[in-house]
Amino acid sequence: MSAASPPTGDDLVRVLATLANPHRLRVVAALARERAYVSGLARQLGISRALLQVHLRKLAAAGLVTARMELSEDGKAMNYYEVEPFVLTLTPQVIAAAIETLTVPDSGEQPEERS
Amino acid sequence: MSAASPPTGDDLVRVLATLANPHRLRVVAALARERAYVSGLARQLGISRALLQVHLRKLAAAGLVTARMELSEDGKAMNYYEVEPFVLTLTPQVIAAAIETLTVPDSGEQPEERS
DNA sequence: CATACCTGCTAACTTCTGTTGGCATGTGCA
DNA sequence: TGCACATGCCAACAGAAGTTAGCAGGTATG
Repeated sequence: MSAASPPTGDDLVRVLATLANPHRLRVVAALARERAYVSGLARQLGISRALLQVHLRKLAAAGLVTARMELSEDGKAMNYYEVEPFVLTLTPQVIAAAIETLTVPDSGEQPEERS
Repeated sequence: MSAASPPTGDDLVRVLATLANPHRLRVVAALARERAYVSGLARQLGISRALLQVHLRKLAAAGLVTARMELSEDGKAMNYYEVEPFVLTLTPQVIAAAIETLTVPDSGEQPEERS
């Protein structure tokens, strides 16, 4: 499900917050080249599994990557991750449009009330 | 200075981190419609000046908005902000490309060393 | 049976970020 | 002179995010 058209404001924030992290960007980049399982990916990126797992979890929560459990030839459980081919275009206008679907208690931002 | 082509990885992270915030998105949205000065914008958004100033500072640091000091008719110093017409397209490939210009001490991510 | 590989979870610490409130400064007008 | 509105900065607290270390479970091989 590519996000060619930016979804709700909340989703936008979530996706941006998710991508705004060096480790997660590296993960996305790595998975963009080739899918991988957590332990292997952790080794490849030089970070701990626990840490990677947290990041993968966030990426998955934002819908940027997906996980698939598989059994290797020797019977080991491998959790393979792969990127979701998303496309997100950011411009002031796009943001302005997304704003209207932002869930935040605000006092003084009513669309029809102007100064 | 529109960022049609994603700059360094560090810049990417900075921009994403900056935009990953409801308040800042609102600010960008507001400025996209019309430029504004801090006090007025704070009133319009329903947040404190101090808070808005912090966010504006971050947005400016990321190059997403610019400030221009002006004098109103009655001699008051008004600091007007306006959006920078940026265009940022995010895809796994774009990210993969940006990764290579990421400043992070990593052990095991040398471009030429593979598994 | 020990070792090596895979998976997952949680508690706890540390660091960063957001947010508030107060203070200082300046101008114009009643 | 006192009020209103503009600017800015800084200290301090609260909460979220990143990170580590340890535990527990699984299968295959020497």
